[in-house]
Amino acid sequence: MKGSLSEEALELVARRFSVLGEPMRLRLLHALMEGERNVTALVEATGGQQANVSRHLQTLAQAGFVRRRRAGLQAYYSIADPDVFQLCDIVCGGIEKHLSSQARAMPGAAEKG
Amino acid sequence: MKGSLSEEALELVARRFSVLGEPMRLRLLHALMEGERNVTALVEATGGQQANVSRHLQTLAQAGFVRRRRAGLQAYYSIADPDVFQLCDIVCGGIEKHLSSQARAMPGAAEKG
DNA sequence: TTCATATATGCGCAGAGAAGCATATAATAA
DNA sequence: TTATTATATGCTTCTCTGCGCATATATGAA
Repeated sequence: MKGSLSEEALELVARRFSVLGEPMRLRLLHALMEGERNVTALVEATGGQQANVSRHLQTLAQAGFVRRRRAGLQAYYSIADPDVFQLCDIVCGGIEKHLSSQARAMPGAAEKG
Repeated sequence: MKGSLSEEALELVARRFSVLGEPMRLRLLHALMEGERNVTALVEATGGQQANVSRHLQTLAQAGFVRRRRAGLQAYYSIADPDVFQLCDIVCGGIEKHLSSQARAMPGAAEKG
């Protein structure tokens, strides 16, 4: 973590963060917290379109966050890297801190759009 | 962490991740690991353009990752949320795991573009 | 083989955001 | 006041990526 950070490593890290930077993908990971699910189940759980869900799942799989298992007609996805939960916990905690400090900075503006 | 995740919360989390999903911003955070720096120093440390660096710093500040302090003509930035180090550590660890599993999956293809 | 179902992918459009350039603002000095 | 330095911001261009639609692929049944 210290010293020089190669450009390549930097882009890998950035890529990994930006994969997590999409609401639909977070929704998919959230749905997968309860366990392995096939695409149809994830479509229902997230309310997304099948094509979209499929593509996001591939993005997550390429980043190594989820894994894929074929079983007959279905493709079952599951969390491959439990670190995502830890990452989300940290970010959620940070949001709470951030929001509360913003609320302190501008009291009464909590219901702003 | 379980149950319903509001759309709003989801977008906040996603936004936070995607702020970290830019190489230049990671470079800035890395430069700030050693301590508070002004914009000029960060421009030199990252090799970016002044306007660009300034904008990225604002993005980081809006997300609450860094804080800004005016001192005369200079603006000094510093890490406001130490969690970013933890986040980067986790992601870096995940990359190592991911890369080594990829290396196992396709041996001899490490030098691919 | 043909048909049905589950999943993946090609394509086009539209929005987001990053970089570069010029310029505006902020703060200090003379 | 003007000049100078440090930082921020318009504005344009360009690339990336998400979505929607249609279609292709894969697996299994008949």
